Formats: sequence, C-alpha cells, structure tokens
Amino acid sequence: MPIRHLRAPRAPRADNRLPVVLAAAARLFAQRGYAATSMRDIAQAASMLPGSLYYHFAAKEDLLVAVYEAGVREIVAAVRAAAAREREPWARLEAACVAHLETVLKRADTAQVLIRVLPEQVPAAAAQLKRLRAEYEAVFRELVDALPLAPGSDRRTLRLMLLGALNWTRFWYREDGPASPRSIARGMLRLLRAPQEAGAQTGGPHG
Amino acid sequence: MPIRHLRAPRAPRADNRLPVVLAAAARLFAQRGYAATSMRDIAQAASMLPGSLYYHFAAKEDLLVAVYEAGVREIVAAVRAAAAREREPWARLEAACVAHLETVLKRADTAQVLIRVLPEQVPAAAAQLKRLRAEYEAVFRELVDALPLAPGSDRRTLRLMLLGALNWTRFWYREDGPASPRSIARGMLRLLRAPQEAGAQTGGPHG
DNA sequence: CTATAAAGCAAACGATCGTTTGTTTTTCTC
DNA sequence: GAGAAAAACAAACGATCGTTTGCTTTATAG
Repeated sequence: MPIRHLRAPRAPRADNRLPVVLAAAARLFAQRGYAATSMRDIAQAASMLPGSLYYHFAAKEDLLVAVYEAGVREIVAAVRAAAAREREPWARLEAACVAHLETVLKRADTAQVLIRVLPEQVPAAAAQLKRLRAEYEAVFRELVDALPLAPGSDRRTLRLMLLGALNWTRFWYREDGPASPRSIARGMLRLLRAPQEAGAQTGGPHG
Repeated sequence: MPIRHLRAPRAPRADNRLPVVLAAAARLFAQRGYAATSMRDIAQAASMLPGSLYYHFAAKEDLLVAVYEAGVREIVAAVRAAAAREREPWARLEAACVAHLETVLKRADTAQVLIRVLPEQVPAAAAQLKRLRAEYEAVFRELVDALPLAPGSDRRTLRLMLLGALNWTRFWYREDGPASPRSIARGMLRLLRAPQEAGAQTGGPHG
C-alpha cells in the first residue's frame, strides 16, 4: 500500500473563480497596462477582496504571466487557423497577418495584453514573457520561411519588419478610422510583395 | 515711466541645475521607463533632494514632457541633417532611417525616451506627448511623399509601416548582434523598394 | 554693500501599493 | 454526515510613491 494518506490533493472546486480573475486581469492589463493596474483594481473587477488573489497567484507578476500564457494560446490558435485555410505561401502569410491584427486590435483582452504589456516593463517576469512571445513569433518564422523568395533573401529582416509594423498599429489604429485591420494587413503585405506597382485599392488618394 | 518696480523678474542663475535634472531624468526614463522611475531616483541621480525637483517642475509628468520636447528636437535635427546630405528621394529616406535608428538604438538617452515611454503610459500628459511625436513623424511624411511611386500608391501605409518597424527594433535589437542600426535600416528599405530581388548582402545565409 | 529673487534643503503628509496573516465559509470526499 | 481541503474574507503591515510646506543658502542686480 503506497503512502497515500500523507497528502490528499484534491481537484479544484466547481465554483472556482480563477477564470473570473484571469478575465478581469486581462481586461485591465489590456486597457491600462501593467503598472497602472493595481491588485485592488483586479480584485474589485472580479468581485473579490485584494488578499484573495494571493490564493491563486503568489505575486502580481505571476498573474501577468498566466494572462500572457492564455494570450499566446489564443493568438497562436487564431493565426494558425487562418493560415491553414490558405495554400499559397503569400496568401497564408497574409491570412496570418489579418488574423493577428483582428485579434489584437479588436476586443480580445487576453491576446491584447501581449502587445500592450511588454516584457521589459516587468523585469521580474521579463524572461518568461519573452519566451512566450518568442513562442508566438515562431509561427511567423515558419510562414516567412515558406515564402518563395530569391536565394539569400533577408527573411529575418522581412519577418521582424512585418511583426514590428503589425504590433505598432496599436498606436495609430482608430476603430472609427477608414482602414480596417484586414485592409491594413493587406496593404502592408502588398507593399512587401511589390512596392513599386502597389496601385490604389485600399484607401483614397491621400492619407 | 512704466510699472517696472512692481515685479522684478530675474534671469536664471549661472549655477542652475535644471540641465542636470533633465539629463538624469532622460537617462532613467530611457532605461527604466516612466512608471519605474521615481522622483527620488531622479533627484538622487542629479544629487538633489526629491522636493527640490518641484522648483523646476510642478509635477512628474511635466518633467517627462520637458524631456520629450528635448528628445524631439534632438532626433528631428539628426534626421533632417542626414536627409539633407542626399538628393535622391529614396536615398534621403534611407539616410533618415539610418539616422533614426542610430539615434534611438545607441546611447542617446533623451531621444530614446521617445520610443521608450509611450503617450498612453502617462494619461495626464498623453495629449502633449502625442503632439510632440506627430511633430517628429511629420518629417517622415515629407520624405515619403517625395518618393517617386506609382500614382495612387499607399504612401500612408508605407510611412506607418516603416515607422512601426523602425520603432519596434528596440525590442529585438542587440548591441552585440550581427546587424548594426545602419544595416537594419538599409535592409528594411531594400525590402520596401524591391522585395523579390532582395539579394544576399546584409547578413549570412540564415537569420 | 545690500536687497531680492533664484535655488535648494529638510522634513514630513497623505495616499496607494503589493503583500501577509489569521480566521471563516463552502464545497467535495469518504 | 463528518472531516478535510479549497477558497475567500477581514484587516492590517511596511514600504514607497508624488507632493507640499517652511526655512535656509547663494548668486545676482542696483
């Protein structure tokens, strides 16, 4: 008979409020950022007391890491699914970019945290956050590596440039503006494929 | 005789330490960000007491705005000077991008604050910070508008994509890495001019 | 030389932060 | 239904934050 009676771990309870906590934290982190969101804010949004959060997470940073992990799962799933619907490499990359922007610019709190809160803003968790980000960017590495480019092309710069441009949209994108996440992603891809002959199709004559 | 004796404003003193304060704040804001830098940190770096800072600035945000203004002056001057050395529009844009990256990725604390601290991180000063950023981005608008592109080309997306990609380099650039700020900027410009025939010149066969 | 304003010192205030500790309630297991 | 573990409550602690207030030092103008 094994020593089973020394510890009796039990499954989480049905009324576990951890999902509520994660959702509340994701929304606040996405809207206000990490530093500007207090544990008291999160607790209130989850209808709990501040101290109760520490039953689920030992520290504020751990809560952020948990949200980050969920965000990576969410956006990886969305981007992979979008790319899988296409066959041609450029079309696959475009679909991935569209999915990326739509996930990140619209109301997807959890995934939004990935570009709202940057690793270096939380030194204590920076290593973990960077690892999670890299996990996501690996998807784009695959897609860019599959592009039919001339031998010796600078795929690394292409990937970094594209991801940078996509992530930066957060600072100028307007929901009520003329360009949708889809049209923005397509416009960028068009510039990368054939900049010179990029004709008028997206927006008006001026920008 | 005008009423001159009622107020006798005097010029700043020769031992004014405001430049020291600005330099200290710039370095700390650039390295740690806004929220992670306390007024006490800045005071200590400037060899002053915390309260003394409030003789120069009414609030922490005002200190940030002052650093931002200096940063805009600095990077605008650097980019304009670089572009002025070239004649051809694409060469001018490339020179500007090189200057941008070199200013921002190397040890130019003041200008670095522009991409380290983002407007929304400081809601109380967001409006002013955005205005200052726009002032700088207007330089790139001029340069992009001067490019010889096909009629109806999406210059707006080109500009936003380029600035986004440049600003995002801060998150993956390594001083000890193989790519210099100059080579990064040139690599990006090459991709935008003729992506398909972008041959091997920047880095090795893998990235 | 003297007054005056610039600049900084010294010391604290109130607020908020992340977190801890001890206790209580609630669900699940046997 | 009794015991145990999960989960949350209740209340605070210590630290740090931006900032204020009153006083002192010091360079400068007349």
